Amino acid sequence: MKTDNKLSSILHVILHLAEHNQAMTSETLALYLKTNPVVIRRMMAGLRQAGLVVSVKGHGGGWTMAKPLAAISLQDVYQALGAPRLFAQGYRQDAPQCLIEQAVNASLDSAFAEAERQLLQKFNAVNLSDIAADFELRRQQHLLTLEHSAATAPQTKEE
Amino acid sequence: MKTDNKLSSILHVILHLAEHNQAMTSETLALYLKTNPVVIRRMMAGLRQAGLVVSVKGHGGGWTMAKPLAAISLQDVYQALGAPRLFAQGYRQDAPQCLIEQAVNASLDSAFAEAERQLLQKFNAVNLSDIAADFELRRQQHLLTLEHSAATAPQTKEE
DNA sequence: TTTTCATGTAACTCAAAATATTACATGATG
DNA sequence: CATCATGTAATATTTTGAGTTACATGAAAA
Repeated sequence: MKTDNKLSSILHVILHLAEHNQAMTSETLALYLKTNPVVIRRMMAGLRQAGLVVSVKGHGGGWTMAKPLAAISLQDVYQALGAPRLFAQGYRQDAPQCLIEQAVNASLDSAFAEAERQLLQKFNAVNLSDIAADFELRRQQHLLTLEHSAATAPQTKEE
Repeated sequence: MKTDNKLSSILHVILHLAEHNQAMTSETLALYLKTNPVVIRRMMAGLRQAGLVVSVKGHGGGWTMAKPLAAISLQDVYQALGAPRLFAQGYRQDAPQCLIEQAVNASLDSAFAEAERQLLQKFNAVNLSDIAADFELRRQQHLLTLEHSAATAPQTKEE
């Protein structure tokens, strides 16, 4: 199966948008994903309807965040995307006559339902500001690494 | 995404096989799924390698269970199938340079890893005998329902 | 020993779904 | 009113699970 990448993609995009602090066009945002602006618009359409972002047409238009990152959960974004399928596993028949198949599906259903509950609960517990904070940590770490390599191995650099 | 139905399918098949108590051909088993015998062989190949079933070629050959149902967990079957993908969600890039994308992926990774852990734990806790017992319950219930409808509404039957 | 039946597997086709692209409509700004 | 930007439908591409065909291998029956 081809995986659905919308959630990871749009999170990446809107965190850049939030970082940027002013309207950005679909075309600019598309560069982050190396994709077509229409793909951005399609995903953002859901977020707009959910009130997470705002779009403005015409000159100087584009996308802006409608809420602070701390007020948006992973769950909000996931739902705004139309709650795409989480699991790659399915059943051959949804309502089988065969009692054996019914028993099999019931057993799998219970396992997957439990996992889904937990997953959505986690989505609900994570805000975009948490991810932004993690990004900030990584950025600090990255800067330290750069400084360190500059201090200890400057001779590897070309002049 | 097109779902992977191998787990549900093969469980259905081997529970019928266990029920039957003697060798069954791929062709016969394929009837339960309304599919091609080769599809059965392909899935059963994994179970054979894992020692869950035995295959015999030639006249009077076919498939038989190699272990009692109580000695086989959902996890065993899932692994024998080659541990097909559980989640339909993925990332655009597996090892992104962008620190924002890294933070996004780390966050999603953690959520999905936790859900996967729980799911596999559940798979491990369920034996095929549990599913067979549920089937038996459903069968008893089904028979009662038939009796009941025969007793209360015999006039609806044709002579 | 030869025929028949059954699995084993590679190669190819088919179908469904996510993503990408094209085309054009709508609306806002300069 | 020309340009820029979103909105969205229609179509093409890509990926992957499942189905099909073809043929090899091996065992039992005739």
